[in-house]
Amino acid sequence: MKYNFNEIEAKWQKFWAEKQTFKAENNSDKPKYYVLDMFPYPSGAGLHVGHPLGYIASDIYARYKRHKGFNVLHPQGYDSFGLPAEQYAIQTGQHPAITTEANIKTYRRQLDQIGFSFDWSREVRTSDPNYYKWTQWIFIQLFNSWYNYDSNKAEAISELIKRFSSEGNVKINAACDDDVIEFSANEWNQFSSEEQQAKLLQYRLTYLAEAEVNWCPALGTVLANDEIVNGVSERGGHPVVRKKMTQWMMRISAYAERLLQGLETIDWTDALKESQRNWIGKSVGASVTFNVKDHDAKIEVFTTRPDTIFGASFMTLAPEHDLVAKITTSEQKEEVDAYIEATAKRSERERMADVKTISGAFTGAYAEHPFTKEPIPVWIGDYVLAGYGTGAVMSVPCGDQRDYDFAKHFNISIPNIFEGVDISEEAFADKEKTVIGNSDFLNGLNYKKATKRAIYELEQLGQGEGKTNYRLRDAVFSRQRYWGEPFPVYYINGMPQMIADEHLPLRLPEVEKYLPTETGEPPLGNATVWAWNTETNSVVENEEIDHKSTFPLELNTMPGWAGSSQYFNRYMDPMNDKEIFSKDAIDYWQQVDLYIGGSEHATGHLLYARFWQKFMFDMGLVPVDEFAKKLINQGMILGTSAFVYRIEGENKFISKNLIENQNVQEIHADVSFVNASDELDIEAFKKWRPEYKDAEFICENDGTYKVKRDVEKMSKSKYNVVNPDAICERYGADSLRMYEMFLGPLEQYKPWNTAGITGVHSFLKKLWKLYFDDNGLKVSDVEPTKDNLKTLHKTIKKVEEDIENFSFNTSVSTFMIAVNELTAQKCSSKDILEPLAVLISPYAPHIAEELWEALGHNKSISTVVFPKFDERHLVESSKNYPISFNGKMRFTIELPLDMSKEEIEAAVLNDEKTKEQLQGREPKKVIVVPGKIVNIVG
RNA sequence: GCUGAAGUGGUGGAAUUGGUAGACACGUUGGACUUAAAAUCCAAUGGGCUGUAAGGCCCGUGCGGGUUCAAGUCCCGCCUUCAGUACCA
Repeated sequence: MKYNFNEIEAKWQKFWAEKQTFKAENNSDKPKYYVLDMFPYPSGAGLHVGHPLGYIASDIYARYKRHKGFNVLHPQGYDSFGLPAEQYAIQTGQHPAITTEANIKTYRRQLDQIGFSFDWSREVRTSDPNYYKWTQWIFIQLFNSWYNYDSNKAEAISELIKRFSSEGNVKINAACDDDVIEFSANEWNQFSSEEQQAKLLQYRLTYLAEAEVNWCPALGTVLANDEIVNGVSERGGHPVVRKKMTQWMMRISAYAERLLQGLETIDWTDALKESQRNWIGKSVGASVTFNVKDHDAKIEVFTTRPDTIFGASFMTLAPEHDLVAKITTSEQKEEVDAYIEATAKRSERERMADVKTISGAFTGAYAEHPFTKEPIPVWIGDYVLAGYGTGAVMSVPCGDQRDYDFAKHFNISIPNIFEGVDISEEAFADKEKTVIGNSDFLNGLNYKKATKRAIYELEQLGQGEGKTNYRLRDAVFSRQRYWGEPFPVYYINGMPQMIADEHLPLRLPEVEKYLPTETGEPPLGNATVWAWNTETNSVVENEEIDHKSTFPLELNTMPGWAGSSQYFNRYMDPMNDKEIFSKDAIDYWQQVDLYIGGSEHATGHLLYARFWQKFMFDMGLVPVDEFAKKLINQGMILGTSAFVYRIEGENKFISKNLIENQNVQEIHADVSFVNASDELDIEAFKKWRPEYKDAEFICENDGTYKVKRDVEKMSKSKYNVVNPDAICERYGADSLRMYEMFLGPLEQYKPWNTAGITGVHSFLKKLWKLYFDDNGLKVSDVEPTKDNLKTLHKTIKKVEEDIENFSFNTSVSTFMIAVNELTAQKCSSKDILEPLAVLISPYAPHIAEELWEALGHNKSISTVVFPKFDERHLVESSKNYPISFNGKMRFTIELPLDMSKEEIEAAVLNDEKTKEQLQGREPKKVIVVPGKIVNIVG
């Protein structure tokens, strides 16, 4: 019997689908385990071999956990809102829902073909109104909440209103806008409804703000910081400019400290935690207020080094700082204005790229040192960023290299306030070695003590306090797009109102054009009617708008990360249309036990999702405040691109090794035209594009045209994409699965090389031959031999360890060794081959099912208990001890296992081989490392 | 610059966590089968030296030191690559 993988795989995929083999129940006597993949965006290009890597790993783990007796939740869905479908709609007029649906079909077919054990009955799609209803619902909950720093959690806005009307806002310790104005209870009660709403907006966890945002004119939308790479948009590479717009914001900064602390409690990689820490950017220090001489203005700065305050010899404000215009003297006005204009002209990108040029201008104003009362000149400089801290710094040139460079450049004095440190060449910034001098009451103190004392003294003066600053900014939540979740928001007199829960979802309207309107409004402005009737509680259906009860709806939509910030919980109870999920479901599944996905989401999705989870924890909706206990970042499978060389200006291509000093242009050739020896199929290449039809080829001496190979990201535009469909067709899904694991460690980036797949493919054929010969099944009831048992148990041990450690690559090797050994042992024992099929089933589930069925079982192998490792089968009666002389390995001798150290020593010295080596010399010392090695020192 | 990860044959990568480096696979070479190809099977395959042969010896895990009977693995100092991040006060 032949290993007919195409037939076998189709058969079992059908079986699993029909029998719903992998459907998870929300209650079970078994312990639960939740394995999650980052759900894909269904792009038009379909899957390439790089995409399923993480899914295969998680599938192996999920299947393994089922074998280990767990009730496993392993769902899959689609992050189906997104820009590409919308871009396509703009170009073709095709509704994004239609292209999305078609793409999902392709994805599903491709995923099914690989044999994943997903519970498809729980599928979610972010663009499905039954799903985004709950995304909108969470938005409303955020709107109805504020963050109380005293209780350190989100609380209902109704409580805040109560407190405002009884005590005003003075005592409220909340996460709120910077420009909140104090009011009393009396004042609050006298505010108009609109005024009250405006005040409340400054406290809500999602709020409207006039924010400076990253505007991408080409895409017609706002981008988040993590959607911009090197000053251009991540998608499409279009330029991005700063622009002020009214936007919905998420007050994620309220959770900065908890997001930071929470990292300690979760099993994520250090690299990923580190990048979240950097993103949150906590710095501990002090805020210090400097009075401006002969002026009533005060300059507030943030510093991490209050201990160096006596070293401050000037101050620097960001050119955009509000005080600049107020304090600049008339003599300096011209210079300052010129400088501000010059910096404003420079783009953000230029400013970042050009960090070496020192520039600035003196305002003519002087601040007063809080302790010495000495005048300190106030400068402006573009090395101070308006967006961080207060946009102003106290410059301590002896302790900060940037201040030092600035001072040197403008000839400002550099007082030394460190004991025993030379600052003639550069600033001294080593906190640990700091001893303060020339600093009045701080003299002789180290960094820690001086910092504490300085803050204390500043507090006494009322000119400062200890403060912690975070880099994490509130996230812009509005996108000027069509293909996203509509906000459940309408406006009365410019004030946002939430649509009541029971009227959700607010569905996306039909529009004629997917571009922004001519008046510059988002695409939803193109809907014939987009307004809310507060009497019927529905979207207005005809154009006759009654202005008493109909109100304009929000035109923006939500960003891509909205839908992905709650999907992992929704999988627990995806059909529920009464609640986001039932309490029973969330209490049972708790949180994701294992999450596998790419590291590119480190500061986007993975941070926002943690934020929403913490918020939902505060609301009492979820039992744990971290959504994923363990997270693994799978690496990327890269493509091996092929390049041909065209001679500049001619339609002639020259082979790789023949190029000498000619000017050539590298052109991507489709990798399917190139064989394993890097030779180009010239005819196929000529047919590829009309312009190559008559091209000439200058070949090597052997008549072949050689291409250059290079490893790059797999992408359609690089013509290096390998399609999993073709691999499954030719080698089968089990080969694909095993090969992807075999390529290397899961976390690593590695190039795809189709040639290597024959290794695992022939392994599967060998495995098959262990069970079948030309006459059919050859498995029998014979007693297994000692060797058979040893091979089996060695394999059980290794494979189990490998899966627990996520080193799937090495267990593929282990299987290969096992099959080779069993083949050599001519093993046909059922007692060996039955457990072997179970061992391999997480990796190659189709062939395992087929073998299992052939062995006479009528149930799926997927829930059969994982074979138990029995150490007795590995124990031997004797052991080879390596013997070394002076650390150099010489030979081994065989000794019984149960000898003591002394007995081993005696036995080694009596051994013939040892005597031969010693040649009559007396050994100085014999070292026995139990179970490992014997060393003789001569 | 900072943070994180990593440097092992022609290639992808193993190495029981300090114990005979290079498992397993690809590729290459030779052979068997075949009219031929594919498929399959067998053998060799880190470098160098030596022996008619079985074999023996030396060098080898980015570089330089160190600890140890013993180092790919631990310590110190460098170099290189990849990724993230950056005038963050």
